[in-house]
Amino acid sequence: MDTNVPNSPMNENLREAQDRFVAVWGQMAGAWGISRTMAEVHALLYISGQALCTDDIMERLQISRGNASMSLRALLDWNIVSRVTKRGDRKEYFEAEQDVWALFRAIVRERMNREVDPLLASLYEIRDMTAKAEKGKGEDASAQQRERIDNMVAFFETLEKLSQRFVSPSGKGLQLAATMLSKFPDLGFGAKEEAR
Amino acid sequence: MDTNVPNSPMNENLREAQDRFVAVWGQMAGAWGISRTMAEVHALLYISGQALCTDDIMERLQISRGNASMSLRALLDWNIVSRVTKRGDRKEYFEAEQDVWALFRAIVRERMNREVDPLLASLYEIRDMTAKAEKGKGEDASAQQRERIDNMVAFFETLEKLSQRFVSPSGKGLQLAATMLSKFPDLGFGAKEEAR
DNA sequence: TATGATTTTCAGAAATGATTGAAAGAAAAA
DNA sequence: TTTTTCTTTCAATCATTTCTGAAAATCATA
Repeated sequence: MDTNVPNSPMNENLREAQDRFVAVWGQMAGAWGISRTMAEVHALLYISGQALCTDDIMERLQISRGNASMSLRALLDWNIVSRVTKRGDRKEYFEAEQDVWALFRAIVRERMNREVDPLLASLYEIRDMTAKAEKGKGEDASAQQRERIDNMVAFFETLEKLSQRFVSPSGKGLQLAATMLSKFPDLGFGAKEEAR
Repeated sequence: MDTNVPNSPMNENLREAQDRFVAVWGQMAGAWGISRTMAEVHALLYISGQALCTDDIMERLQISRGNASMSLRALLDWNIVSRVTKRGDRKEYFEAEQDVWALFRAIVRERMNREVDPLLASLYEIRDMTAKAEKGKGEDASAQQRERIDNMVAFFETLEKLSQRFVSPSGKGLQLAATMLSKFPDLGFGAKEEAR
């Protein structure tokens, strides 16, 4: 049986543009820390602006059912795609978050949890190990090494705190600030030094 | 012949801490968009705080000469490791940037150049393709699609501008702001909403 | 409960990415 | 120039990740 293809005979240019968007977004997959297909599925859902079912996605991206299923599941885990049910239709449909800033807040949140939090935990342990060494011989080397780790720790703690503000409800305040800051280069933060 | 191993008999705890740091940093490689070995080499140079030669690195990380050479070259390209020559010694030595904020400014600069700039260029083209489609039939779908691309473009343009401030000489202003902001949660940017 | 539509799982296949090691290249010293 | 030391390159190999497809599981409905 034929799968539901919304707005079936799509404008040619439009579809070509979508294909390019999917390809380009797929190339960025590495940057978001996800697989290429996962990024492509997300790109398709985002750019089409519609809820699509697994078969739509398989057909459009020419991927297997297994791949589609796993990619969608992963996107749900990342909270950037959500399930949609249509009454009178047993299939599951999927749609992408359409607010770009919300999308990136979700990505930041997820990556902080998955990558930075465990890193910080390890850094604390490593700092302790180094601190222990300070009792024995080679105290100088130890103290210097601990300082280097401290600098790392301080950086990631700042990143952590900043990201918490970014992903929180008030993150929209930070979003506004970012937009203003990018639009008016003369606002605060040492813009004058830059002008020299 | 034996290669130069500075401070030869290193405190055991110290070395173990270094090894863990190298391992942990290597696992983060994906996050910085570089290969595991590259990250490990960088980690070793950073945590040791010394200039090391290729043989030191090969021996400590148990990697081949070719791998060491290519990883070092890539780190030089990223501007986070620099060459050092020692008078009376023919070998090249390498040392890592020790200022953590400078390190991350370099990473941001590099990733913006390699990833975001080409992405934006493609997005402009894709937007044009979509805009062309607006003349023909299905004008609604086209206009909506163009809007979605515009939102993406606006986001990345903001990111671009922000990063330019961050990596510029006055980036240190932004660094200071970030540190302050993380230390005093009640400063600006809608902190009150957050408190509810 | 039995049926049929839909989704998930996972072992093996395919694709991609990283690493080695030996040979060629480069550059200082003899 | 020749020798010696050190560095780079790259085809072949190895390791890891991703993808497929068919079987098993799930789940609504009759």
